[in-house]
Amino acid sequence: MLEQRKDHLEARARVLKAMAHPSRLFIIEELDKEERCVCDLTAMIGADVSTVSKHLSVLKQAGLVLDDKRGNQVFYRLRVPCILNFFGCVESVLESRAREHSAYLKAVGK
Amino acid sequence: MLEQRKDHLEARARVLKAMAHPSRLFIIEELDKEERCVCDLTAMIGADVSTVSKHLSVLKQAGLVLDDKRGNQVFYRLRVPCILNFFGCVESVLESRAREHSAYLKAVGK
DNA sequence: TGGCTATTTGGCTAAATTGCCAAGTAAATA
DNA sequence: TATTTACTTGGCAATTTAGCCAAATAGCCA
Repeated sequence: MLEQRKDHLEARARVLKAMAHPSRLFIIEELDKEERCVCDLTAMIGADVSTVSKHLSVLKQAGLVLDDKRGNQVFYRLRVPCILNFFGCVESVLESRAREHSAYLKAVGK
Repeated sequence: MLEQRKDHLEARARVLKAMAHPSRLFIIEELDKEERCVCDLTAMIGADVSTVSKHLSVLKQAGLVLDDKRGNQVFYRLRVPCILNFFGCVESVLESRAREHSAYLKAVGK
């Protein structure tokens, strides 16, 4: 595999990896609606603040969100607005699986 | 967070996680061009066959690929054709980061 | 049948991830 | 200044992941 292609694949993989966690997907969906401070997100997710803060730093590190400190709160927002359209395909994977699974159940007679 | 929403986020996260590895992204790109047997992919990636086989089983488990045994070879293909368009957004994240980084370097005078 | 070739699986170790608590920093307010 | 609120960071234990080798399975062919 060419070195350049490898670098590119690694860059893409890092972005996907940053998104590949339920709480981080939740954050992305919420930030798509409006910017939020850490405290809001923490309340919605229901985990420790430190945990949410670390999730946010993963997203920031990957270039998915931007932060903005105002007073003693830190507000996060999406850096790239397209992220949610992005999920059309993930959905079709899930639907394809669901269809196949129910066809299977039918075939087995359940 | 509602239980149903949580389940949905977990399902999406599983798909993304399966994609979030350079070798697996490589496999997805190659399978988008044409179906391939494990031996082809192994030669292209340059890792142990067992490693490639495990990557393929991750993709299969996530519902991203289908396998088809013919003779003593197993051919894999994408289950969902949209996966590559899917990357438009990942690219824009990467480009956004690159732009910002070079603006930073310019500001610092490098 | 015996020996190839292709693939998967088990087992192991090293490394990364997750989540909590505790401690530290920074801004607002009493 | 002392306290409170908001957030980040360090550190730890439990879990998961990645990659290799070795062994097992399955299909082909001499």
